Amino acid sequence: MDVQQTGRNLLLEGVDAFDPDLIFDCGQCFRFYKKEGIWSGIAFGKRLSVGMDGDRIILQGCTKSDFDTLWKGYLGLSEDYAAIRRELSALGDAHLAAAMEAGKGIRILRQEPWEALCSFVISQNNNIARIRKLVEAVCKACGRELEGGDFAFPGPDALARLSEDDLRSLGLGYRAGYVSQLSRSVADGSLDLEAVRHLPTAQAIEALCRVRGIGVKVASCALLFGFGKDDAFPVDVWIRRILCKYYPESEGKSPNFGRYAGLCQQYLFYYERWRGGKSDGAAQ
DNA sequence: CACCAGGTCTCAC
DNA sequence: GTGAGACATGGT
Repeated sequence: MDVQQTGRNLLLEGVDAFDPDLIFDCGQCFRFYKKEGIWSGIAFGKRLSVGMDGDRIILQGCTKSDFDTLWKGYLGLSEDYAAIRRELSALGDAHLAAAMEAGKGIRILRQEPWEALCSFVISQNNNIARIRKLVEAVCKACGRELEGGDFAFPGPDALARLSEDDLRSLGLGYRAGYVSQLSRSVADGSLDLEAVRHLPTAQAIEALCRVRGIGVKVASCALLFGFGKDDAFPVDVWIRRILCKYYPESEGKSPNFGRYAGLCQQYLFYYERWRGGKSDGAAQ
């Protein structure tokens, strides 16, 4: 990958298989929006805008140093996806191979653990459009204000200062209690996310599931998208359907996709929805 | 105006 | 251990 600075922008050349439309609109993050062909959103308390010019990636308003320390990892550009795809090809799974080809440009974002965990608690039994709104409402309510009227995702301590009723009035509904309790557990140290990060995936899921409102699916999403647990394999209604349809021999259990199971999950999920011709238009 | 949303909890069988 | 219902709310 070749990185060059041009004014306020960073130009990345020689990156294979990177498609912002697939990356930001496949339900792994909730704070990026597409406007005039450019995906823009907030993470790490900073705004990032991602556009493409042919197969070059344009990062707007991004310094070289922020790229090196934050965005390179965030965007999945520290991983060798070509090598990963080769490894997945070696599984000899024809359906996965087709899904992988269709969703080639997908990357797993490496989001911040707390934000991912909290966001996926909010996501349960909710649609993407509303999840986005609720996350923004939470940020506005107690996130640090940034330049340009943006708000950072609030830390657990800031969220813990709100009452459950405050959260309910933001529209969180019955999830208000979950978010409130979760925030307090993390703020007071009884749930140590850094410790969770060091656990093997199965144990990390167990640890997170002790919190009320966090089940296996939410825990798996948080671990995959926020804790760098590439082998986490979130099973939702879509994946359940896919497993029954294409992997009947595994009888409802997850096939062994190995250490990159989470990426497989994203390929399979995207492929099924894309083929079903169902796009939820969340990208506006 | 119903029905649903990338679930989770609870309480029966 | 498996399986319905309830749960808050707003999008479509």
